[in-house]
Amino acid sequence: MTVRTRFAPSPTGYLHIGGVRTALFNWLYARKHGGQFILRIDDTDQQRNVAEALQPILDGFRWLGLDWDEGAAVGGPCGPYYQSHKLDRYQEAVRQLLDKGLAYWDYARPEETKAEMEAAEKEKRPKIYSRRWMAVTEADRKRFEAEGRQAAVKLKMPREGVCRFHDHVRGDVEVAWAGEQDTVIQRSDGTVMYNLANVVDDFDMKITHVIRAEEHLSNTPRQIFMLEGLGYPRPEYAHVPAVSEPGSKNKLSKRKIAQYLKNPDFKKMYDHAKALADRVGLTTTPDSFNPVLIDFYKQVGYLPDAVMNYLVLLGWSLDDKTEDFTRQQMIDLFSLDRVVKASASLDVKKLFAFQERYMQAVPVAEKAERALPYLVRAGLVPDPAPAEVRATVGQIVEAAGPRLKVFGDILDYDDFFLPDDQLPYDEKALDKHLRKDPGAGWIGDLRAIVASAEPFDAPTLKQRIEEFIQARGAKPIPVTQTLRVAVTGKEVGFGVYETLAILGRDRCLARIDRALGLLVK
RNA sequence: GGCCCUAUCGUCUAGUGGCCUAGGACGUAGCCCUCUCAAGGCUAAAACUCGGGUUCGAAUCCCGAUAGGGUCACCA
Repeated sequence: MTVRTRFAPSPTGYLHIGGVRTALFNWLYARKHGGQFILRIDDTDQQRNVAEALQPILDGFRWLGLDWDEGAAVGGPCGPYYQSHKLDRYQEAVRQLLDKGLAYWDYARPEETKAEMEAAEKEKRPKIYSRRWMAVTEADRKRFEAEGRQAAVKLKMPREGVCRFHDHVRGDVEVAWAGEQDTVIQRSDGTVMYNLANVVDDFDMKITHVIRAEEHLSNTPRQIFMLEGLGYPRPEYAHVPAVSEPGSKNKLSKRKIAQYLKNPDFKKMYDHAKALADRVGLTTTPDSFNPVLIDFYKQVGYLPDAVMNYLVLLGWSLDDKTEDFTRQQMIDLFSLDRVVKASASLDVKKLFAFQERYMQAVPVAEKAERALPYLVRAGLVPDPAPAEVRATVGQIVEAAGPRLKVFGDILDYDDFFLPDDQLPYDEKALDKHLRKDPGAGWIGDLRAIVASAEPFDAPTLKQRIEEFIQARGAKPIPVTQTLRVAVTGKEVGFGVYETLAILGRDRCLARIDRALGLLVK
């Protein structure tokens, strides 16, 4: 039997990182077993524009490289893959359940149901519906309807016995049927609810392994009740732990971003990203720019492989030391029985550590290519970037080395693309390194070295300036810092000799002269 | 509140009765390297929720407590 797994997002306009983790497990399991991964759209309750709200989700999946064999945008033999297109099919299933006496028409008014549940809560009883407005006969239906009531269809859950099922993560699970609520499966307007649609779809799409978040564990008995009533085979289940918020075990939520930002590590990572986003003109509302959403990492310039590698370890491990996995290794080594049972908190610092490591392995040319769009969007380089600009970007990327942690970090080196007469200078740095000695006394000679070094490359500059340092009996740091501030306006950056070389002699001299001009306030 | 689930360093985790003086990773601290900033190297601090059992022996098995989480919608 071919393994078939699925992920069923509802088109909300964003892709939650916890959802991605669950999707990843499904994808890995399908790929490992040579099966199919299906992307189905749970839009039973959607009034919004599905196509529009779906786009970011599909884009996210494509960016991550989680390809799907059937489903949204690609179709397949078990469609439709949109729940909103299957109402007739679902209603037929509801009818079957009704015919078999496994479901019933219920005429309770919402406020009546609510009152019962509140009473149960108060008396510390299980919240089980009394079936007081259940229509048993056709006469009951007429009577209730004469009262102006509307009917929903509810499941007639067993009131005794236990439901048993095996779960690949939890082991054998047992729950008493008596504790299961008579869930609504069809609303009074005729549309159906998630639980019913889910069961029907999993059957129609021949899903063999239902791998989903732990929060669905409690849905499982009623789904089993339905699928058995409908005569469907039971899929295998694996309920994976939820991804929880930083520093707690609460479910991760994009709405709680303000709270997460109180965590210093989280805030630091966010602020770094936000600064980049602002430079390239991205909107940074919590709905669009949020570390809980996968798009955030895409926008800032993370590597999908790094994100995937971090995510696969959120609730799964291979052994006591292996942490780095290529896609293929993940596929080969993943197994459900090594999924952890406890929920795992999102740790953006660790995610960032994976990003750093993966980034270091990216060849310079590729880094430059992928960093370039950030410069374009920031308006620092023209759109089809000329060859010499691309070459400069390559040199910067090379010189920056491990300092470039996400592609957006290229903006840290924006000063290379600024006209020399617009370069901002850090006043404090000017005070410290150029307005007073020893820097003030050196800069003239340093300028002369820059003017005369031949060839004008990093090794030559290094040699000449080291000679200068030696001749003066100076410490290297103040000298290089003086030079650095004079040509970049800042105290930090990558190697000063590389900086000079990339800038070229003319620009270096122009900048030094401009700095000298700024010394007199 | 009912039902269900979970419980090892701050965080992600290894651990399935003796290999545990509890291992790895991120983070943190210190040192080294170094033209600043990074990166890199080395070192360190850091955990079995508690209480009872079972056993020669328990992080590992059992019971209880505690804590946290999920769920109980005409949401998905």
